[in-house]
Amino acid sequence: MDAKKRKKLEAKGWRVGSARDFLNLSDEEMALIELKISLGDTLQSKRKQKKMTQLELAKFLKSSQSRIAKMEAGDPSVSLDLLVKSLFSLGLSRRELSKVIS
Amino acid sequence: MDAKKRKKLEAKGWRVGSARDFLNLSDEEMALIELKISLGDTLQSKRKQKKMTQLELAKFLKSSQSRIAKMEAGDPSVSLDLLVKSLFSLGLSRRELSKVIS
DNA sequence: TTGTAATATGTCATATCTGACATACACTAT
DNA sequence: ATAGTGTATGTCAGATATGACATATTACAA
Repeated sequence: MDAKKRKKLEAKGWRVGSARDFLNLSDEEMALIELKISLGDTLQSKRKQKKMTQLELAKFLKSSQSRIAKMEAGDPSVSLDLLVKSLFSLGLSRRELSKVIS
Repeated sequence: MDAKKRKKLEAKGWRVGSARDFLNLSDEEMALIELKISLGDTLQSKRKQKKMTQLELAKFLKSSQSRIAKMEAGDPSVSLDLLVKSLFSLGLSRRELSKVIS
């Protein structure tokens, strides 16, 4: 996780669950957020590997450029479902997904 | 995946995405569904391992018995987010999650 | 500089998921 | 049988995620 991502994490959005205070997240909330960030990073590298722009990927996935950007940035508004479905659509196998997670 | 789960899959709900026809699912839709079923199975075995009822688990997770049942059954209305968050709350590590997925 | 392509950010109506509830079903034990 | 306990299923109002759009920011040419 690079500095930019970390900053986003700290900055806004992710004040989830019952703990209202700044960065006062439970372990499982933290784990879920970090998981999403990993998947977002993977999505980005897969996209670049295929030399696609966010707009092109958006059309391919029948989504929108802004949502791709949010996925890659680890935005709190994106679901695991969308991330995983997108990775599968890009051809990631279940085993590869598992490697990303571990 | 046992027969009951498979039946549920075929029976109702999962007619997702652009393909309207019965069981006419794309590869990535299929992969996502099977992933959710695996996670649901894992949730159930973890719960039983802890000798909890669905109601007890529901209270622990601040959810409801019916939603636990749906998670374990692979109901199309449950998100990956909820499944993964629940598994993390039950103490599953990221590495263990990765093993379940692979 | 100016232009322009790529990416980031904010907002919103609609779609989907959520906990809660009611109720049905399955299985024991009495 | 019937009472009790656990699980499944259906529904719904409220909560959250979605694609779409507008606009901002960045990066890099000409």
